[in-house]
Amino acid sequence: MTMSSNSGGRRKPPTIHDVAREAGVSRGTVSRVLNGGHYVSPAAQEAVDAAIRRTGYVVNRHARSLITGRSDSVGFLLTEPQERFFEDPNFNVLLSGCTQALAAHDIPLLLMLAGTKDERRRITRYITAGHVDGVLLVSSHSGDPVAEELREAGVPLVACGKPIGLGSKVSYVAADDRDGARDMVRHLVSLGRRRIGVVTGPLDTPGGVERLAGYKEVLAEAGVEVDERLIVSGDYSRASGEAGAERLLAQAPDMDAVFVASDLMAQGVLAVLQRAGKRVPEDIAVGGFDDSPAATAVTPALTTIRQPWDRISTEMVRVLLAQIGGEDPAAVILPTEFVRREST
Amino acid sequence: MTMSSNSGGRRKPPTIHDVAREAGVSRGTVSRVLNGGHYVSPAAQEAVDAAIRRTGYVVNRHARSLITGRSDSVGFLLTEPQERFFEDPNFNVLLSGCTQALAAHDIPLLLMLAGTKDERRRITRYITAGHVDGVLLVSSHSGDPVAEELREAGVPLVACGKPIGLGSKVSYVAADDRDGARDMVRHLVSLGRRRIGVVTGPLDTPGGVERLAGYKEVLAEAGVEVDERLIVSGDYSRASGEAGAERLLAQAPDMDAVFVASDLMAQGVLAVLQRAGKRVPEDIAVGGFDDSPAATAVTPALTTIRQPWDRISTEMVRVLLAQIGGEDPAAVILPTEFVRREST
DNA sequence: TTCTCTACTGTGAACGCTCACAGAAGCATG
DNA sequence: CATGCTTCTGTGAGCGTTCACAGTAGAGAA
Repeated sequence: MTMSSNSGGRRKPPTIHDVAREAGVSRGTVSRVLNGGHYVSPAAQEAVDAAIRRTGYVVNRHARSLITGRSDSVGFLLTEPQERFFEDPNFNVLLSGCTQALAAHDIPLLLMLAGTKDERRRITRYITAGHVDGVLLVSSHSGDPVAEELREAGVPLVACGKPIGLGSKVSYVAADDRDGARDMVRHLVSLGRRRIGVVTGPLDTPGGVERLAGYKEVLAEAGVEVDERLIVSGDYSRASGEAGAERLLAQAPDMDAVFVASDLMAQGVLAVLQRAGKRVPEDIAVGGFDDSPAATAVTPALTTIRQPWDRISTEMVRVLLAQIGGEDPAAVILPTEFVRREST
Repeated sequence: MTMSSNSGGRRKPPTIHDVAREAGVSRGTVSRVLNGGHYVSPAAQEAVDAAIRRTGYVVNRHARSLITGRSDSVGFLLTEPQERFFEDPNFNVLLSGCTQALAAHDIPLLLMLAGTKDERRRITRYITAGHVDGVLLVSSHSGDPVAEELREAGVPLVACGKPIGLGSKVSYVAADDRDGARDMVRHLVSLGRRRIGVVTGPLDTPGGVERLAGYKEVLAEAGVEVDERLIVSGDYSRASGEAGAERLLAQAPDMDAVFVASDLMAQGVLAVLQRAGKRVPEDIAVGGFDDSPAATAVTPALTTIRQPWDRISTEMVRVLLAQIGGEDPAAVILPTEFVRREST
């Protein structure tokens, strides 16, 4: 009479009705068991549990979502070509941090890639159709139309890093880039260095802008003149670090320290300096940023600024869930940490 | 009277009803417009289009899915720690290939990570609850419980690479690893090499097993004795390639060629050989596998076996969609391509 | 004219679930 | 014994959509 688990076959899955009949209770009671079990007698609870096990029932989330208006899942949206992120160690930490933080609430995370314009359209539609309750946005560059669109559609949204183009109406969580940069440059100054170069990040990203700002602020405080020949830009890649270092050596041969806005770029910088016969840190002190695995993989190990990626991810999730719960957008800025190693 | 696009606010989104009223037609007509526009008069079509634009309507996919039983999205499931994949260039090709192939059908792809046991439970529940129509599974290792679970639940499933543990009831798309390995080893033999070493992949993966099998087959054909000292295993990582090469050099100093089951490992092998003062290819010819970016990034450029990742992804999508459409599971094996470069 | 066919439109009835409400049962209190 | 309170249970309505079906109008054929 009872049918065994419908292995293989493609028959209709059991509904809450089937479970109710099997357990000898009503739909309502089954639903209550499913949603926390309040106001359910022990006997009913047990009968329902057994019936669920016997029928192999799983709730149909479409039906549930239709009425609750919730999907109980959140999206992790990348609006740039994936490779950029996948090769970034910080990204992996961020992603697994978010996954874990959400896991505590039993919420699955869906990674959505929207590298092309076409993809963005499709994904935006998917999101606004209510398939996720909120979005964790990782898109470093400014002028991202997706963020604006989602915000307009009223989708709860938390960005990683301050979105440049948007107003203050969108939540974000960011490390205190400027303060981190200040710590590093202040450290270099305290070592007696005065011809301090900088390889910035892309200047259309908040990180790029802020870290450069911190650099300039400290020089101003210290009464050191800002020399444009000591400032070059990169794109956070190792290769751009090499290019930047070569440019700096050519433009300012008397450079005695360099602040590099990412460890990956610093890796490239170190390679070029060593090739050029410069001793690190004796001739040129090198400061990185991120405290990524690259920082310790390299010789000499990098003095760097640790970004609190673990806290960033948990904060992003916290703010997003709060916003889904109806709270207003919020900005969270987290402190960075100075890590002294051998390169300075 | 008409309300402007509800920017910012959190009010109820418009339903198909609102659109129908706005356009002066019935729900049915709006629905027909939404689903291809057959049996709709030009006048109605236009009125509905206008109404949709005016109200900013987007279909509620939960409601649609509830009745159609479809979610019009597919999942891309990783059942292993993410890092393994993210740092693998093949993986990126595969992922974007699938995304593109699905885009042609206007189907969004959801990347789901299930590295931990807990995650796996959550994701399995999510999938079986009908949130995706099918799953593209990437899990190289055998004995993956998720695949079995999904298959039992009747979820359309296509694996990348032959799943070892499972029966023939699950679809998969794979490159012809054995044949590719045969091509490479035959090439080495044709160069006159007889002491041919091999660094295999993990032997609990189909790739690891098959490539080793191809190696042994060719040696048997060529009448060359299989020497266990010439066989070591790696895990596809660069580091394991280095370790493997060191072991081989120690165990079989007379080795005159080595077939390495991945380009990344081959990179490590090359480094060790050069450090040991061996000339490649003069002293030792090196053959890789994958034709990944690493193959050309290295000196000398690697002779290798190209895996047809672009075709693999399109085939995976094709098979999955067919299966969602009701067809039976299928296995697809794609030919590899021999690429001659400077390392042999 | 009358009939058939095609192109189009509107209307219930689902889909599987949750929610609000009404009611029953048990128990203590007045 | 009625009253109120708490705990538990069942029922109907409805979420927003598609689908099947019935129906209308107009064109062409008999």
